[in-house]
Amino acid sequence: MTTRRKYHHRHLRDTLVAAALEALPEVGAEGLSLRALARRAGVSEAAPYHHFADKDALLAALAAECFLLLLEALEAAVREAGDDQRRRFQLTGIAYVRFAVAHPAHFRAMELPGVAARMPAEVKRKVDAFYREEGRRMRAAQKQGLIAPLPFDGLILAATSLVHGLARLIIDGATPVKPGDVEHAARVAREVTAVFGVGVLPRPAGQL
Amino acid sequence: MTTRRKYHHRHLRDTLVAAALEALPEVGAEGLSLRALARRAGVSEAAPYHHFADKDALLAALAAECFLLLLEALEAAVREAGDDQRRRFQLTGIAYVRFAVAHPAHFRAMELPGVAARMPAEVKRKVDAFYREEGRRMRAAQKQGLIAPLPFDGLILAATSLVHGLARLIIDGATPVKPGDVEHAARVAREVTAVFGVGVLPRPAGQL
DNA sequence: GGGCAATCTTAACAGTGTTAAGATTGCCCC
DNA sequence: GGGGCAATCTTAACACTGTTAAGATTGCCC
Repeated sequence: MTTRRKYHHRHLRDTLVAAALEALPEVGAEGLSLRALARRAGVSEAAPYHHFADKDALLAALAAECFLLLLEALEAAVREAGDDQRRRFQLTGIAYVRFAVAHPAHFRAMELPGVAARMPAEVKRKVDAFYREEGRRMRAAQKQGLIAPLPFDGLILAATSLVHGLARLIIDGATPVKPGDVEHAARVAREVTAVFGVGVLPRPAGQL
Repeated sequence: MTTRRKYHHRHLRDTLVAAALEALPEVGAEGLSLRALARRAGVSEAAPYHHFADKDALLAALAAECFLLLLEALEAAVREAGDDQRRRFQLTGIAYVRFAVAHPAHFRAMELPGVAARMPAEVKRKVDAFYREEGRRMRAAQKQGLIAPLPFDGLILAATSLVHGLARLIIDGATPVKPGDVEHAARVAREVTAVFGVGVLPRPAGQL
């Protein structure tokens, strides 16, 4: 039985988000229920409505938390990668896939309908800051000739699409990678990003 | 009021799937309800259970229909593209993105949890046949030197990931493309697939 | 035509999101 | 410190959902 201490919980909002984050891997993003979360938090089943307008608001808060976790994973990858911008770029992509395969429910929570739209300003700021900094580095590398002189936005969008799509395909089982096999997924991600590096059109022999 | 003719409907199964296909763009994949579909079909709210074990089974049948629609779009693209395998490859990718942006609810219905697993054998066969034929052509083109001599599976997986991820990102609004703007999406898809063609690593000047 | 099995309906249960009304409590201000 | 206000939480209810069991209706085959 969930212990119900005082009439006023005082930290219900955070507790609910924490409960959602905890229950997420167990029941999946679509299996979350406001009432169940309230029970888990030791509170009446209608209590959440004093902190969230509706279920989607709670899901948005949950998704924000997931975005932060993903961002941490990417930042860790970037730190480990060092200053070689090519390596940095590839390892970020691999880390993206790793996160998705290691935490598929978290990943799915971020693509629930209408969740990306109402991302909290603070989270959006952090995410944007990361993208801006990495974008800056990529542009510099491009100027140095380390990256092909392609339209920048298209280049970034292509890279983002690649790892996002790969993550989705692996999670959905449209790939030989078994669910949860992070290391295998990482190897596949390395190969796929390498293909993206050299391109599908043939290069003259012996060149890169 | 929905007209309820006879006690036995006789084509309920197909009617339900058709109703789902029809309601899909209006209410979205997550907004579908078995009871609402039964009402729409002019039948009692428990009738669907004599044709589908549970809601997921209906959703799987719906997803199968969506796979066929997507497949038709890809086949049309392939026919229009002709025999230039590079063009064929790129246009297939663009058609994939077009379909997703034009029918986002259909696209989402295909990635509902646990739906890809129970795809009907006949649909799976058709999809596999398409992939096999296109794979064969790609291998031949690669042997001719029209496609880079990369590990084949990685190459295909990368291309699939690219267009799937791009479609997802556009639908989710993570892109300048406005929802439903198919032509804009197609232009973006052309650019992104072009990036994939030449690769992110620089090539010597004047070469392709 | 009789009987059987498929098909559909009615009725009910448990669970959900959501809202309205009232109880409880922290907290600010006099 | 005490009074009152507003935030917080509870209880109760409504409408909806997926799902199941029991019975009614009908097509169909022998």
